[in-house]
Amino acid sequence: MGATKSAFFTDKQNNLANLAKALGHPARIAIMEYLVKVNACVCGDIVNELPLAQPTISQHLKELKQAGLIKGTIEGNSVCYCIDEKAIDRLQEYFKNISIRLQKNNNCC
Amino acid sequence: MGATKSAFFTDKQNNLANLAKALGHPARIAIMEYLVKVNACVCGDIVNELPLAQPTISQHLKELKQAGLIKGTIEGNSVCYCIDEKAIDRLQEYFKNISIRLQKNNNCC
DNA sequence: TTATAATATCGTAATATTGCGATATAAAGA
DNA sequence: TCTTTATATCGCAATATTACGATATTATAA
Repeated sequence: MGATKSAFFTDKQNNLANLAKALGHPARIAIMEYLVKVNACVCGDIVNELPLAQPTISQHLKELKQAGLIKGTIEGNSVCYCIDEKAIDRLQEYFKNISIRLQKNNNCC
Repeated sequence: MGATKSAFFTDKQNNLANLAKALGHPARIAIMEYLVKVNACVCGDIVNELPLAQPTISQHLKELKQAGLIKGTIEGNSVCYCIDEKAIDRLQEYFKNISIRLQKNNNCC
């Protein structure tokens, strides 16, 4: 054993876990925050922004993309990345919902 | 190599990555959703709710607790768990902020 | 005191992630 | 064409996660 038992959970649960997992690394949080900061499609800069080697960043970008958190567009020589708002909105909604439900009836010890 | 280079990132980035990482597993999402559903402190039930062995769930609960997502209170024989609202609020705020900043000026390709 | 019950920890095997050097790929420029 | 630039992929070592049986711990019940 050792592999995650994804099959035992709902698609929604697995999907959300995948989004969260993709954000579960400081380098990927830093990439997201950089994309928010510059507020635009960014080509190339990301490698210069972080203290990690190019292949490592390429891998992190791939994971963010696979989770649906960022989009990448080929622009001639390079690739431009930007945040996919839909994913952010989905996360925001999810936590807002939990927050509301907790406030309604919070009989915690 | 192989270890995450946490030292190269800010405390905020590491902290957020830790929260996200804790939610990056369907079993832990399922635990959180169960706690929201019952809307109360829950003792014991969790093991019966999920298709995982008791030690595995105990471990997942520990990770959620260490990340600050849930609180556990010893109640005689058993332990009662509930969601820590502060963590949820922090996540909600974080994504709301990103969402707002993206909507303001989204020049994405 | 001796069960019983609820939970945690240990130990370990299977698997996944992280990081990067080396190398491939693919477009732009000389 | 040949070189440069930007990015991706391969392959591998180090480390981390996942899962669970066995066992420890701790509190209640008999």
